[in-house]
Amino acid sequence: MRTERKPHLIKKPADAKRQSVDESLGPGLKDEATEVEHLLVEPKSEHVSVDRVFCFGKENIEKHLKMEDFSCAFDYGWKIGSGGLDSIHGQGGDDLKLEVLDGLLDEVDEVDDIQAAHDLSSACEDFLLDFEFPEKFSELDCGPYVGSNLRNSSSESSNSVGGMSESSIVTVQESNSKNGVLGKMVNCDIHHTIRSECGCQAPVMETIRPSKEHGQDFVKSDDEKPLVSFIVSNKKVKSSVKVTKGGTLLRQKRLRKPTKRYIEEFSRNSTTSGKNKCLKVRSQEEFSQVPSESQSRRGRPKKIMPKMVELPLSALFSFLSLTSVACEFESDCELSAFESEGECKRAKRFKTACDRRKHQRMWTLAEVIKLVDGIAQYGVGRWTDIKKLLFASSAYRTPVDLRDKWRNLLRSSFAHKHNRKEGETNVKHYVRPLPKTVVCRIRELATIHPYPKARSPNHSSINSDPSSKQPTTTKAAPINTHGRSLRGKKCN
DNA sequence: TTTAGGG
DNA sequence: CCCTAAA
Repeated sequence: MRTERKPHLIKKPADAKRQSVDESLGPGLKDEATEVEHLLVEPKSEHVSVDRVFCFGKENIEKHLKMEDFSCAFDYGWKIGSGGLDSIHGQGGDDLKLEVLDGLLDEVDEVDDIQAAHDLSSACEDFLLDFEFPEKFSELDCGPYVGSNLRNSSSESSNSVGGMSESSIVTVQESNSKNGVLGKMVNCDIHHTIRSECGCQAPVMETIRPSKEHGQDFVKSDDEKPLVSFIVSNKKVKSSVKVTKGGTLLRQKRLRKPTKRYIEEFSRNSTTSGKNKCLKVRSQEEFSQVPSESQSRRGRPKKIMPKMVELPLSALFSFLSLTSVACEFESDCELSAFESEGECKRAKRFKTACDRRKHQRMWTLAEVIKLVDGIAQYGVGRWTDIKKLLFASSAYRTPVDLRDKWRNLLRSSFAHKHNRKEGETNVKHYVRPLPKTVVCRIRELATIHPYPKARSPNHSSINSDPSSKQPTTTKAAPINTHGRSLRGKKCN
């Protein structure tokens, strides 16, 4: 029933533009207006109706809107309050305002959830087309200032990537409104509303919901995306955007929302199932997690980046490195190095191909010491235990990595000893020479826990006393260790 | 699945 | 760091 009436309801405000929906509507419209409000005030229970009222058809919007892009800030919905409709209608018509909506729709379209919007678009088309924003609002942009404010003002998302947070509130203050009647402020709140329609997964639609508290608020909800919380001061926004007379919104810099691929990366890293829902619930925890170690093997330490670029590798490899780095930058910050999704996808393919080999992650001295301690504690060969107990926080260090590192440590350690015997002429060839204390510890452990193959060049201690290792190896099973040693010898 | 060894 | 074989 409500779904039927919505279209009518929506047209009323459209006809009554430049009037306050709350107060200025004609008597005949008032009842319906109140009903609209009622419906809108309870988005959760009535969200279907609300959607039908305020959803935008992408096609329709595109006809009238020219905004190429929309900042990520509005990707997740928006709401205009405190003079919303009034201020919007009170100002001269300006299609620029609609560009904001267009941006929203564009982004939503990327989420592939716009299908239902077409069905409902006709209902609100008139309203939307007549919908006018105040000039000030036309200058709204989510450029770098928005991004910065987003991060700064988001109290709980200081560590979130790109300022993503669950609070999902965008507030745009318009303090310089010309018609001081109503438009003192324009608040854009992003609300995260979970909707369903016809019992199936709800298509993502834009919901504009006037609320009573602050005049009229426009709320756009998005199911699929995490929401953004930030406050944009009008001044900052103005300075970051150029508005031409023709109504073209030029942005000096633009922020991109997390791309699909970005989201997919999260989903892949996340152990939980149900991508979509998890994405919604997923908050800055996971987003903040990504840049660090959740990328596990995919992650390449930033300190290596310049090195990779500088390396005189083949052009292909350089390109791969750059693209890979770029993709990772996309994760770290929202500034994407790619102009288009396709470009990013291409880079992704290269990256995956490049990922065949684990990106080298330099071992820090602390890690080496930790490894040595673990070996001293658990014995050689118990790499899994060492990994679990000492490198639990280092997702990028696998037991095999530990073993390889230990092997290399033994090699370098004895090579070092060898070089020192020869006169230390090649000391400079060691990029990062281990501290003597560590080297000594490695040698001690090498004698205590002989590592078959690695010790072969140092033939002195291989067969010296395999039994001596057992007493010192507290937790390592003697038989096991012995077996490995024998096996290693067998292979030789 | 973990470990050892080779590449 | 990757791959494979062995246990």
